[in-house]
Amino acid sequence: MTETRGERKERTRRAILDAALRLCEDSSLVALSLRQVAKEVGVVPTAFYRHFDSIEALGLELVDESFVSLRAMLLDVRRSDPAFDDIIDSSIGILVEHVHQQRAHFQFIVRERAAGPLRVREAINTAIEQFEKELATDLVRLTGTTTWSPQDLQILSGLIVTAMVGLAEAILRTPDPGAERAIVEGARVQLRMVVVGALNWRSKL
Amino acid sequence: MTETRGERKERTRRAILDAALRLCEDSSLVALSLRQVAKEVGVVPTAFYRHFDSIEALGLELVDESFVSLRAMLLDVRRSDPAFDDIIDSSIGILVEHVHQQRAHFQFIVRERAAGPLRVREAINTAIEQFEKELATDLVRLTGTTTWSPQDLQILSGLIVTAMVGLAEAILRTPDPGAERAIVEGARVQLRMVVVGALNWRSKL
DNA sequence: CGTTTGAGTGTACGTTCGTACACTGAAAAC
DNA sequence: GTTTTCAGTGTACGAACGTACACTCAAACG
Repeated sequence: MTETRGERKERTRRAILDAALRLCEDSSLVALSLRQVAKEVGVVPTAFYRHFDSIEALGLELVDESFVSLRAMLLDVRRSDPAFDDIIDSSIGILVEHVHQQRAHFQFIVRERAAGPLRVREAINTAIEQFEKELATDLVRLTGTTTWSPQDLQILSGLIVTAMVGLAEAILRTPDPGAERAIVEGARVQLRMVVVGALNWRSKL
Repeated sequence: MTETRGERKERTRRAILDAALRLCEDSSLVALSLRQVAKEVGVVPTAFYRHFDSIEALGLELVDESFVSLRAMLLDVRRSDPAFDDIIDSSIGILVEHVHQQRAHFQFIVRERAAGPLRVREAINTAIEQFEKELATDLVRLTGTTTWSPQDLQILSGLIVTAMVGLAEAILRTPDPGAERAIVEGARVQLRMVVVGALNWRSKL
């Protein structure tokens, strides 16, 4: 049992982050108290300050952490890169899988994006915008289209991200696996509709 | 100064609803205390119970109220019903106008849908589903399409609603009018892309 | 006109909150 | 081996919380 000082601190820090993520699962960061977190971790309230200045600061950390998950997902999507016409199915499959595996993180992002402390909301929306931009470049790489204006690509990317965030939200609020399957199937169709629209689109240049 | 007993009660009730809507504008229902509301109204805390059993019950009332606004918007959209090809522009224009006029209501719905008390979240999502169904019947009336399966219509409707909710969210978080104009323009393009996709869609029957 | 009703008051309670302050004790630094 | 550092402790505080209970007093009622 040799544990360095830094290791022990890191362990407590992790415990605080995990406890916070768990505790705000059925409310929100703005309704989460420092004392609840401390009690859940099994530590005295004032010890919280050794790790974070405030609940909001803790929230920003959770945002970063959550988007590391998301970035891992995007890597999975890019890595798959299979035949052209079932890229929709595989991408949605990967998203669904990640939502289940990182359920707490996704729920956190979706909830705090709308209801969190100002800084947290801003951080989340900035990250999502970044996502949209990355997807836009992926789209041009994927389709090699030259008839699309950069603006339209960005707009299409936004539409897709919105639909996928909507899918994640729907999954998170649907406990029944059967109903979830229907929702996922619907999202697949939605994406195909969007793709049909995109294929028949001509940007005004 | 003749004010019946019921009128006075209704006035206080309204004051409570308005105060709650105002107070949770930068947090959430789950972080709103009965005492804050009472203080804002200028009434003693226990008086709250004369009107609502709990903050959650008050929230359900606010949901109903907000969706009355939304329904009025849908009526506006249906009433316009102009030439076929700028129905997108007019609908989005109406949405944008309503978001500004009923800013607090829209903000409330968007926030509490993700972060409110369970019952409130359920009420909001049920209402939005209802919305999707109504839009689906409007779509069939509008296009007279017979080559679409009911499921695909519902799915398309869901996509449009998701995009419009996304637009409302984006407007609500964008203070700068110039940036807002760009966002609205993007939403118009998104909707047109979706329509292009829909026009080229054939349901599998 | 006397009685009832009920919106709003006022006090009082136990709990939880954030945070200030002085502390301990083992790992880290010297 | 002595000193320093610092994650975590323990106590203590004023403020805010939900809610119980007894109340007032004007409108509504019979």
